[in-house]
Amino acid sequence: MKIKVNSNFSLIETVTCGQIFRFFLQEDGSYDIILKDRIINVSQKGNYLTVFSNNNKDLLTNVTNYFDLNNDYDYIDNFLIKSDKKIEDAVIKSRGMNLINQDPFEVCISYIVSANNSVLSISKSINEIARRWGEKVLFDDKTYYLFPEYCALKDVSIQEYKECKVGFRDKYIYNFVKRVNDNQSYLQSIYSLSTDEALLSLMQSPGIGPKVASCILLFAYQKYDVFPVDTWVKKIFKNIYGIENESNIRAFAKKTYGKYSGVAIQYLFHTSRNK
DNA sequence: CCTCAGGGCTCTC
DNA sequence: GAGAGCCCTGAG
Repeated sequence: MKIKVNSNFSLIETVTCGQIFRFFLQEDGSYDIILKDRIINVSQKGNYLTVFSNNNKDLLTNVTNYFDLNNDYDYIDNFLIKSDKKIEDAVIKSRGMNLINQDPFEVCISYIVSANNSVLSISKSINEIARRWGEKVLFDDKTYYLFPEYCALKDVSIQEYKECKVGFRDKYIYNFVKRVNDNQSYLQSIYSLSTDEALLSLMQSPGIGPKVASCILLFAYQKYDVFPVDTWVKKIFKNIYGIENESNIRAFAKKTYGKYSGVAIQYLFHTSRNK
């Protein structure tokens, strides 16, 4: 299937900028990506994406939503540049990088695993969790595993998570899975909360602090006003703006980038990381 | 063979 | 609000 995209959209930037952990570069330059309920193979030529999948049900809707193709990034980019001259460079360098809309449960577990952890380790752990408890899918002669639904993890023990090399985060995952299974509308209920309410609610789970909660809201719940502050962000703000502590960074971001703080931070982060 | 930090969080003081 | 400890992995 072919999908027309905005001329600025960049598949490579969007896939590789660090927001998703389960994508696989193919020899022809296309990507196999694991979505909630299917595998897609996707490549870009000019203004068109070519997409293959093992599951063609509502494929256009799913892919459009996943890559956030209906959002007006030209508007957001202009908004940010107008708000802050110093971000213009980052906006231009990141142009085409959309925020991917991922499945909330997978994002929650992935970012609990991400705390004080490297991208490679995170990917390995998530892939192992999927291999053990997710649905097996054969796609183009390759074997992939969907990320398991929370109910599939209901009886998994702390020890079994440990075997997935998640280290001290084993009990955090166990606890979160229990929370979600005990209250099956919990993940859905986050959508209707304000950003601050959602942050507080998520942070009630051990292992979810401000950074992890922010990432969850940004990557799974389309709350673009959240602002993850981690060690990288601190370095960036020290270098570009001379702003040092976290509360000063937050105040500046809120005042300057407003409801698009989360997009701004992705751009700044991405640009700095590529250096 | 080490040693160390990595896109944090919890617990304690 | 500052600091130690956490657990695994790859880089040096």
